[in-house]
Amino acid sequence: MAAGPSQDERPTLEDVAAYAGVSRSTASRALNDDAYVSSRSREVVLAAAAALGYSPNQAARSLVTKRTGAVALVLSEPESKVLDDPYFAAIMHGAFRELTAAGMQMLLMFVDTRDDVPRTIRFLEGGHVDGALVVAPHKGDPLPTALRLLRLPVVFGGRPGTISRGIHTVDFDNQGGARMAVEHLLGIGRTRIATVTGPLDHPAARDRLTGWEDALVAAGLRIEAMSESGDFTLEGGERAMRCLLHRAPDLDAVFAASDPMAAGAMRALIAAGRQIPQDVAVVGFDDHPTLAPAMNPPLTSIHQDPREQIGNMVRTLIALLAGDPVRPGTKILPVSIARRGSA
Amino acid sequence: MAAGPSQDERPTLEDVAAYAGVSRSTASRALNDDAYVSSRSREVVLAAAAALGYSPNQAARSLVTKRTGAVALVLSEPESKVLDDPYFAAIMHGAFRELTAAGMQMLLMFVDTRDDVPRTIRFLEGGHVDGALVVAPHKGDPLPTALRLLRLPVVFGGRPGTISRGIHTVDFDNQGGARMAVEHLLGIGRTRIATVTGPLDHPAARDRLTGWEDALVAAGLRIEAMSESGDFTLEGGERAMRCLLHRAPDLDAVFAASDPMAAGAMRALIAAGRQIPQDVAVVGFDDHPTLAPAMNPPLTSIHQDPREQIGNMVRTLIALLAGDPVRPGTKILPVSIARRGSA
DNA sequence: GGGGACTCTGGGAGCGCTCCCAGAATTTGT
DNA sequence: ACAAATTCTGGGAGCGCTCCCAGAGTCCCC
Repeated sequence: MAAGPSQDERPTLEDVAAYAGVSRSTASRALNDDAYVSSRSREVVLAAAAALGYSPNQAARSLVTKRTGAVALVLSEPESKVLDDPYFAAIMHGAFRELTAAGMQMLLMFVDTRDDVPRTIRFLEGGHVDGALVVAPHKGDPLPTALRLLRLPVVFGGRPGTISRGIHTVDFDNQGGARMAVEHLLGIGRTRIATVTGPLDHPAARDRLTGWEDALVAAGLRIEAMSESGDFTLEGGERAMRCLLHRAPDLDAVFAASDPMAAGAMRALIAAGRQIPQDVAVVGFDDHPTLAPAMNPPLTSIHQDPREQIGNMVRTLIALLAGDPVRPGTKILPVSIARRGSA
Repeated sequence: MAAGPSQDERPTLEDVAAYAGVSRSTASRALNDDAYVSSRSREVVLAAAAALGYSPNQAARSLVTKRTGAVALVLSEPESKVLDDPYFAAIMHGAFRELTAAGMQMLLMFVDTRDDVPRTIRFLEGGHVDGALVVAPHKGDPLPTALRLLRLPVVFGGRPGTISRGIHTVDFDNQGGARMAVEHLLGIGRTRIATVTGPLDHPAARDRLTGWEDALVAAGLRIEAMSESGDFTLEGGERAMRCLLHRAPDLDAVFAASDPMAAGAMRALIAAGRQIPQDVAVVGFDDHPTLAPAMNPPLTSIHQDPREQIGNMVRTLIALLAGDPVRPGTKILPVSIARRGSA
């Protein structure tokens, strides 16, 4: 009751080697399809591994390779945001798919408040993961700065508001998207186009405001008193829309920098007796997959593909991990417009 | 240039011990606050660890303890579902919080199609995690059956349609919630209450249908020709509602087994010229945080708290991991009704 | 005061793997 | 034909940690 791969224990490399009649070294080489293994040995080892149901012990492997085979996906946004916005679900899902295809595991971490930062940093520098994907840091988020000090490969999603030199970033063309929204509204004959902005400490919100401004200025139209800040929420959008209606009762279109804010704006417009889109046309941003089509009328919105973003991020990180020299910088992804009934 | 914790490398336990002037064993004991360490040694070791910025090598630790300190969260639902439904985001977030508090890491895995099952099983039995939380398996999902063969502690969220003997499950009171919805509609004087069901291979959808039936039968009201299957989507709900209006034009209320279906139903009702809630009252299920309040009128819906569910699941898993004898079975969590304008 | 308990410590072994190195087997070149 | 390269193999070391064990020190109670 002593020899052989015992019944209850998981077989080790040594067991596989013994079963195959080769040494541990040869078995290891065969399994990692390293150079210098005879095809006969390789075959016999692979057969042994299959017969015993062998799967390598990841802990033992990392101990010597100093690689964990895992990557952290860090979502740095307040809880409410992460929960409501399907963007994050799409990011998680896409990251999982891409990482799995590359044979890596995905560890998920949320950073809701500043209090979570030290713990996250400690974990990240604890050597549990080979690299990190960090999504949506807003201005003043201490995470990017702290991460720069770590010697851990990191790729950011969404331009961090703070320093951005020497870091890898994949972002959407927020400014271009906002311009696209305004140009669409101009195209359907609107000339008094207001905007409900996101919180302006958020780089994306800022860029969307800039895009709106640029397009209106280029068209020679008025921007004064035509913008009001929401906070990316329905209630914020509703409140902002009421302000705008008060300040500019003659407005004939509104660009909301997020879909929930667009929904709030629509509510305020209906309450004020305006018809959508006849009296006031509405365009949102993000193309919220559940919300935008469910609105009445369905919401026209700027569409961005989170999968493309996370795919780019993962590929960049994997290149970094492989030691390929990747030039730091920001990659900007294009957006499109999803036309529905509201504009 | 040889001795001491070298500048670039991460310090090891040996380094900490040397710095503190104790043995590796004592350092280990102090750090794991094990029994039998003098308070002086503990202090000096902790100080050394802090000074050197020591953090233990998880791989080395797992190698000997045969524990990884990580748990897999497995979401077994088709991609579209996971992406649109904030329920899953809440589950992930809640799981992360609870696991972090227990000092564990969370590995996230998605199982979209049957093809993903073997890979998932292989991973789970590969010893990468200490246990698994598996959410929302539907009837015929091969995952639960396959997992039973593994000697890996698993806790399910949402009753799997297949065998449920000997497994740990935490579910919501779907039947009770549906009953609650119907009773609310009865309470506001409705008597011809239709339902739009989810796909009936889904245990939750089935339970919600049963609850609706029970409540109507108990009230002595008609159920014939008053139910129609959607598929948990907006379009399905819209189509089902049109059928119901055709079959039972005199209906005065509808209970939809999900919020997107409720949104679809509302669209069909408005298209048919019915006023909500005057002509037809609408109740949804899930209390979708973005969708329900954004509807016009805002949607009354059955509320369930995903955090409570995942919290229960994590606590059960941790007890299992600790070797506490937990009786297998299903824990049913209560739901409530969120009253808004639609009913 | 002496024996039996506790409290604390350090060294050794070993978890399962990969890498290095020396040597055996095989091929190639002249 | 023999030397030199090349292919392949097995053993040893060691990654950083925890656990076991033996032993030293300390306390207490009869």
